[in-house]
Amino acid sequence: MTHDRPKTRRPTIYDVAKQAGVSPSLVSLVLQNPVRVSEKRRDAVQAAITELGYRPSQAATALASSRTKSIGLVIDDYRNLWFVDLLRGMESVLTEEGYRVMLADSRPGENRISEAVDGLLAMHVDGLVIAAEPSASMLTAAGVPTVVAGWRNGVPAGADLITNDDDGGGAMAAHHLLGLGHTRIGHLSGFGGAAAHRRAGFAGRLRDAGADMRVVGEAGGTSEEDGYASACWLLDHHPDTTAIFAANDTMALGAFGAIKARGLAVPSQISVIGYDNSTLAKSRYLELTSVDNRSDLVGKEAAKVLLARIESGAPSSGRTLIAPTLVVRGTTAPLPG
Amino acid sequence: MTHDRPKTRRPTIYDVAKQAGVSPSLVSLVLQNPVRVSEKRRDAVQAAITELGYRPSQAATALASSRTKSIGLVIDDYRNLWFVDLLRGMESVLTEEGYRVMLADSRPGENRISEAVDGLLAMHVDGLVIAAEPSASMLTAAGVPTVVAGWRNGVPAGADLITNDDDGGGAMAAHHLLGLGHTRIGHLSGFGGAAAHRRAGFAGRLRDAGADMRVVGEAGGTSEEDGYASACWLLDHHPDTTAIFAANDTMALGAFGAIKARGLAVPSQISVIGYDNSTLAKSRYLELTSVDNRSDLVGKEAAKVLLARIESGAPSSGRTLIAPTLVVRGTTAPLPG
DNA sequence: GCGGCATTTTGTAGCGCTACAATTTTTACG
DNA sequence: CGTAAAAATTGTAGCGCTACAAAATGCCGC
Repeated sequence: MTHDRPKTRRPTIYDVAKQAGVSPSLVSLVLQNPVRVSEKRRDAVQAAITELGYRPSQAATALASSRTKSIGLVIDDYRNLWFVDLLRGMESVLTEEGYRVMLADSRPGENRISEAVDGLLAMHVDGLVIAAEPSASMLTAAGVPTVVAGWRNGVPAGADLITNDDDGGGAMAAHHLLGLGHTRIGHLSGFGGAAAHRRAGFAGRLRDAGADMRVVGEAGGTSEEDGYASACWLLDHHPDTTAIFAANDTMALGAFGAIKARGLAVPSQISVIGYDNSTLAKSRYLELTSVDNRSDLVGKEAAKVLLARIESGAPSSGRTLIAPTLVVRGTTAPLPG
Repeated sequence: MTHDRPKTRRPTIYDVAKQAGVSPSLVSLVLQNPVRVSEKRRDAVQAAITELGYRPSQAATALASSRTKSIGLVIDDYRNLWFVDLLRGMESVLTEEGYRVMLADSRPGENRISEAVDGLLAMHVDGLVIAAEPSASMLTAAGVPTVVAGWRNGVPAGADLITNDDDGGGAMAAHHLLGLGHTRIGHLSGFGGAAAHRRAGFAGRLRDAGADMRVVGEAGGTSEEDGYASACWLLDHHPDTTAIFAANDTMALGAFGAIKARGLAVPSQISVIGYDNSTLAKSRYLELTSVDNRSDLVGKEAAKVLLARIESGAPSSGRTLIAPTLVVRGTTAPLPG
């Protein structure tokens, strides 16, 4: 109306200022800290913003303030659904403070973690949560506060560690099965830090109780297929097994396949317990007893630590373990006979 | 070495230029179009970049060039794994052209799509793929080229539509079951565009064949729980049903729960077919026959269309349907008796 | 060796925003 | 009503990069 600004250009802070009859600085101030502006001007600016459909340019803000109010989250694979709880936990803390989360996956198997981190750093994220196995090349945390979530190996120097207590979860599973009277117990494990801790916690408790434990697939993958293969081996070589602890729910699903193929009944003949308390475990069809690693709490804690380090330069807090909980459903039962 | 630059600051293009003995403009040129720079300078610049650990500032680049070489992808819920294939399909096309994908979910149930879009637009994405039910408020595509993927209702004006041929997929499922001799067939449906098209395609084919179709849950959700409830109703009110088509694999899992509870056997007494060909369908335990909607192809196509519109200002291409395929596994069998 | 042309390199002027000091307005109170 | 202090507002100078015109250099044949 005032003049012929090309229609395609998005409105800038100057357009808003002109419209509201104030200086650009004032508009900026309204955007950042409305309380410090008199009500009269604040309303005028807000009105101009809505009328023009103004949207601040993230790029310009980032450049000028060297803060983006965003946290980068690196996950290993979108298909590993545990990150969803982690993300929700983070967001529950971050949105209140006006932060947003930027997600990047590290292309499973391609070791592209550093690439994902690079991308996020290029976007000027204020902090980083790494929820994937840190690569050897990341010896030192990049220039921003960093938290490693859910993994314990290769934590870069200067990074905090907040992770599920996988030892404790393994011990819980063992405790549960022992309490039901099982003594010949199989464990479907896999390669990687989390699996190793679950295995260790599980084994420790069984050893203390003098139970007979058979571990399979310590060096293998953790997919449904791997669970199936490991369970087949287990059931064929130790047919007297009465309970199976799978390192995750997906592997437990694989175990069900092997059990079904052998005509065994769950839980009357064999008990199964998984890990992750995924939607799979919650389904009516499986009703899988599972350990819930409370990734939501890991996310919350990670966000809190990060915010503290970003906003007040708090020092690294070291390592924090989040206690898991056991969710008992229909796939575990007292020892038959 | 040359002077006392604070250690905390990340190196800029000026630092690189000084180090390499060239002008900042030349460094910028190397970054964008190395071919136009003489080999001598190019090598010098590259050396300086690696030595200083220089990483371009996305914010500054975006601001100065008003391009970010990034595409925003809005999904409805990270737990709906179909987006993973979509994403991979997009990336397979985009990475070659140097584009990256930024993901945002629209907080299921909260109708926060516009919020997600706002966030991405603030980041100056060059294009947008919306893989969620567009809200009514998004009548017109935002300032950037937009593609709606996988939904057919409420496509904003000016946006392209690239979607799975859900009608065709439904018809495929019907064709498969009819071919096996089934005539009393249940369908677990749900609210939403995709489910409606699967239902329509399925119903059309059954009607043509004169088969008896029972639809449940047209207005309900599409979770495992919903599938369970709908299947329960179906089996209790139409006990003569010999085949079930679920609108997605998760609902099929729910159906398994209901079938199991009633002591029926799959596939000898009742056939089940799902949709999505998810990891669930592929598992050994379920071996679920399922329609694969080829979301990877949708992603590829969406990326191509977007690139064409971004790079050469090509006009909107309208709508494109991607043909699904049927994957037959162990849960469908000829009509018993 | 030199004009004429193509190729390579560089200076200048922003992109849209914020930080911060400087300025103006308001408020408090003798 | 005056004046100091507090509160509100504004101007200036970048943030790190790119676009583009202008300048410098290289190359060619004669």
